Amino acid sequence: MQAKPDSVIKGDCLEALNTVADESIDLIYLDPPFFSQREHILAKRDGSEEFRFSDNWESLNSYIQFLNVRIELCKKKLKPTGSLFLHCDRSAGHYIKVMLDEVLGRENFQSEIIWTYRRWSNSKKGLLSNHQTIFFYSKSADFKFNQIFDAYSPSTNVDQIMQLRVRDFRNKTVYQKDNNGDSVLAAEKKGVPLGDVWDIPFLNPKAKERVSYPTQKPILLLDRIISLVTHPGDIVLDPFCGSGTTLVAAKIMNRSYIGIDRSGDAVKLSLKRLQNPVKSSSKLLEKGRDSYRKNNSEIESAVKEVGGVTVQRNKGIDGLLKTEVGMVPFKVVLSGDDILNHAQLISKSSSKNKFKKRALFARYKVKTGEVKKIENEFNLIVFTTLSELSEKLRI
Amino acid sequence: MQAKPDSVIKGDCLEALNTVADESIDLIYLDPPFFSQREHILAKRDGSEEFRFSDNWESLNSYIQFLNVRIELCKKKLKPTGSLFLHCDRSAGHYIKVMLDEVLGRENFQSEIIWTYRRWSNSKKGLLSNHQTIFFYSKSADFKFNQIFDAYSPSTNVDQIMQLRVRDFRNKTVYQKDNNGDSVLAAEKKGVPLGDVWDIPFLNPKAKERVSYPTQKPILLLDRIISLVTHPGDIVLDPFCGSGTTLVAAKIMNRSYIGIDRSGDAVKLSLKRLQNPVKSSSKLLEKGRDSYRKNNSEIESAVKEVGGVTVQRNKGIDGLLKTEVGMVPFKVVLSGDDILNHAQLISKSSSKNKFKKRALFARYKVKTGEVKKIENEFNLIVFTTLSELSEKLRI
DNA sequence: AGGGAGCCTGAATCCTCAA
DNA sequence: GTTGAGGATTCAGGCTCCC
Repeated sequence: MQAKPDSVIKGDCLEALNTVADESIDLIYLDPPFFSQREHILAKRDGSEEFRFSDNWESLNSYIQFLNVRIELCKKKLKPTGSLFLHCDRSAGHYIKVMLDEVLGRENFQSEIIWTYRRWSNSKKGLLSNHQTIFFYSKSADFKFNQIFDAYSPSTNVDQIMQLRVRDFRNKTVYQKDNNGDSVLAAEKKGVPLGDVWDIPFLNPKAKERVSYPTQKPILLLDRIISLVTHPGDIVLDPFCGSGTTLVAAKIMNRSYIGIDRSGDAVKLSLKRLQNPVKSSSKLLEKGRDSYRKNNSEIESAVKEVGGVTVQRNKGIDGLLKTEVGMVPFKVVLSGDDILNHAQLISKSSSKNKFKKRALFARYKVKTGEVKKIENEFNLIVFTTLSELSEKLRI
Repeated sequence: MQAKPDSVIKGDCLEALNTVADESIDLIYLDPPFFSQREHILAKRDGSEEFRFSDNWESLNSYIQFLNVRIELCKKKLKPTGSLFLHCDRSAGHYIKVMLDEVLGRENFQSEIIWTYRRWSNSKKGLLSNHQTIFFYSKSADFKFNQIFDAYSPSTNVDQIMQLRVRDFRNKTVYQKDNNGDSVLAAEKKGVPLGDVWDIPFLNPKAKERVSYPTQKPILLLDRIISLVTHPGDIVLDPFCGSGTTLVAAKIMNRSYIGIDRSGDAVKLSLKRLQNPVKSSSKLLEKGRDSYRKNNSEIESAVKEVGGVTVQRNKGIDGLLKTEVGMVPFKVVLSGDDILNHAQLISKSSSKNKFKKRALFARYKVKTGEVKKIENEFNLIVFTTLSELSEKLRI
């Protein structure tokens, strides 16, 4: 029996992979259990349904052995020009890499991709872990690869990227000149080749894309992997397809796909998602994290000067200050700003009366009469120094 | 013989470490050769001198063995509350980690720190590697650790930061309410705990901090490591001290230090740097990479729309376009902008007549008369579509 | 074919010059 | 004199080319 393209198979990939033709796959993406030694459960918001899978193992050895035999099979299924991406984290990543080197060959190791994201912090001793690792191997030196370009760093100057350079008699690099003494310009510039550290937002717990499957990966991540090493019409295989993100991404990008999962629930969910493949978008994904940045450097340094915490996403609040009466939100008023307008903004912000006190941090000398008026009318504190603030708080 | 604090010892650390008292060190930072299988050479700017070290090995096994015996020694020298940081890259990092787990205990592995940076690129098949790895192990569960806080992500909103949260009956997180149904505010917020992906600028080739030693690390990186796990007065040990960056950072932060290196040149250089410890500062370090960013999202999306490359560091140029006559710089004119002013800016940019043609990309309907006038006066092309640009270029 | 020499590149600094 | 815009320069990874 032969696995059809664009299908999702229920079963352990150790058996299911035998139904896939040898040397027929362009990209294999594996997102196996990470050796977290725990059960993963995620319930739908309304509690109606829950998905779970077990990530408990007898030993590290048995886990690596489990992967080993499956990777050997995967290797067989890859075209000579194909690539394999394995997603893991620090739980067992290094042992996996040593095994991959053995099975796929150290010379075929292309990249250690770091997927980094911001997520909710849990205060613990040590560094907050906010990355996972993806190992990128090709089957041979002659693998398919589509160069992707990123923007230049903002600190790069045009002259430098546009002008061709040569070496002078002292072997120093200098700008090339033509016979007239004019600079020689580059014919084409596309940007910087994509690096191996990818800052891609973690799937927000509330994102529409979410289907309540534990360890669901953002489509954007799969998107990038698929476009790096495949062309339209190529076949993508995911032996641990889970909620089917890889398959959905492949379908959206006009690639064929084969998904495999041991769990019947996972297969059902994948098939359901594939009927209506959606890629969620958000301001964060489209415009980038910096589009949320509101404060300019003058405001930020004012916040820092008084030891405050910077707040970006609220029109009325520039920072938070720790005081005797708890955290106090404040807005910075620069010379030239309309102080009345600022008073209104901070008063309206966080409407639900969450804060006992709010403050305006004036960076210039405000007239005493105006201070009094604003403080009364808006129930605010206007301050220019920290001691002034704490004095006014004490009253 | 006993190694004195604040000293630099010439010799292989395998022997030199024996002069260090057992359980006396708070932090060991190791930056050994990475198994790059090549010689690292760097000459001084004036060519007067050169520093080199060899990173050639018989086999991966002999390299790991070399490290193994030295790490065992290091472990002995660490205080029970001490930590060890090992710097490496993907050449052998995964094999090192497996060995470290064995020597220091998997339970004492704290973090895989990713040091990421931007650097020169090179057109190659595959992803541009722009990270190195630092493994962070403690000697015991009871290790010294100073929590460091980062700024909140710009997309974080105040309500999230300030309101306490609890888990509801389904174990989902919800905002905590008091008896009146009002939100309960957090007492103090310092920011997000520092993560394990560190974006720290690579030591720039032009930086004054450079001392012409190959593979020199930025002081800022060591700064962060030292402040994470030591207090003033503690002892920092670097068994592969090279140019002495670790020792300089330790000295600046009032920690004691012991450096070891096989090369007499390295020891001499370290001692010299320690006489006058300097930490370089720059606009990038102080204000951040975004301080170079000039274009807003409206301009950037205009540049993207015509397939251009964004330019940030030039007042007169917003982007570059590939055309039949080579790359053409252009500036975006939004409705409401002063088009004459923009024409002046782009004309003045890159003064030395480097570009054959410059253009203004008008995002609104400019009067035909005004277009003619600007094109003649400033020798510019004004366009609203790509086809208009290429048509005008053909003439 | 194998190894070494040299080429290409852009980040971020230093430096220069103009306002 | 001071500020800041932008032009010039160095470094090292990975490639290409040449013997």
